[in-house]
Amino acid sequence: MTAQKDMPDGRALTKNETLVFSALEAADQPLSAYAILDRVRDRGVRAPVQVYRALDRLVASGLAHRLESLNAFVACAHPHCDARGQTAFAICERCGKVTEFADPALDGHLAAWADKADFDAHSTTVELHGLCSDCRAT
Amino acid sequence: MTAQKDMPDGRALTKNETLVFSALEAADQPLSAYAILDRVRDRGVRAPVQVYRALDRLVASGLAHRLESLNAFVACAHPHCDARGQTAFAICERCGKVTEFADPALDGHLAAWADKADFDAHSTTVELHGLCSDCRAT
DNA sequence: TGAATTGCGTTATGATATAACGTATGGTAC
DNA sequence: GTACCATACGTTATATCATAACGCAATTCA
Ligand SMILES: [Zn+2]
Ligand SMILES: [Zn+2]
Ligand SMILES: [Zn+2]
Ligand SMILES: [Zn+2]
Repeated sequence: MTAQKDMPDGRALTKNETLVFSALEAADQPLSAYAILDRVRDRGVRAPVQVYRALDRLVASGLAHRLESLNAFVACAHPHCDARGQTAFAICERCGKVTEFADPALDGHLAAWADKADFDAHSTTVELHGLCSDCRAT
Repeated sequence: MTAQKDMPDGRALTKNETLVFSALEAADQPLSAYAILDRVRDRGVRAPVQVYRALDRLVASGLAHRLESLNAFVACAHPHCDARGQTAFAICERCGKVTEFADPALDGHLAAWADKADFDAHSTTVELHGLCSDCRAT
């Protein structure tokens, strides 16, 4: 009995949102929209646009994140993030594993720069590419 | 008489590299590869792949940068960056203007996180979206 | 009940990026 | 000089990522 997942505003996930989110949760790597589609086709989702619509809502709610440098998506690793992009990602170039992390000091630095430059930041993208701990070792 | 541009290793830009780089320099916004193609077609560049090949080399050398969150490219705003992605970008959602900045403290924080997580970072992407100083005012 | 809202399904298309192949050119070994 | 190599270029085709435009179904609420 998996717990019923809800959006942060309390409403339950729709059918397509549930299918897409489950696919992301089950994956050990980021998935492209089309890779998600492959995994939910047999549950009745036929077209890319249905996946993208579900992803739009999941990302907006913070239940999933888009990795801009991969054009791919991951389930949020935390109870829930908001959608402001305050989390950063470390992406392994070898095994594909993604580590999501929040670093308040980092946010502080970005906020300080924005303040000094009179830039009103709405969202931030921080993505590191490299080798994860496991892959460095080998 | 514009100065002849060179790669950081000293060699001169090739014909296609020059055309693509000039298009980026002339633009006041990031350009997609296809937008670049539109601007160099009349100089003999016919196909997307020619633009992508020139971009690959310009980005690898640090003369241009790829904005992951836009799938677009800009000329480097500095004398020259290396290709390690140590610069960050503030992107205005209203006017499209991009400000490239380097913040050693930011790099320091990312390096510290990577060290702690035993992650070997090869490159970093940092992109802020929001409103530039001019666009906030209006 | 009937209008508004939201999600779904279908078809078609647009936008971004690369594969696979051959040709041209300039440098270097002999 | 010529055989060889490495690098850039050109052409065609194709792969991958994302959205437009339309109508239908279910829910909410006046
Ligand atoms: Zn998250
Ligand atoms: Zn790894
Ligand atoms: Zn730069
Ligand atoms: Zn602006």
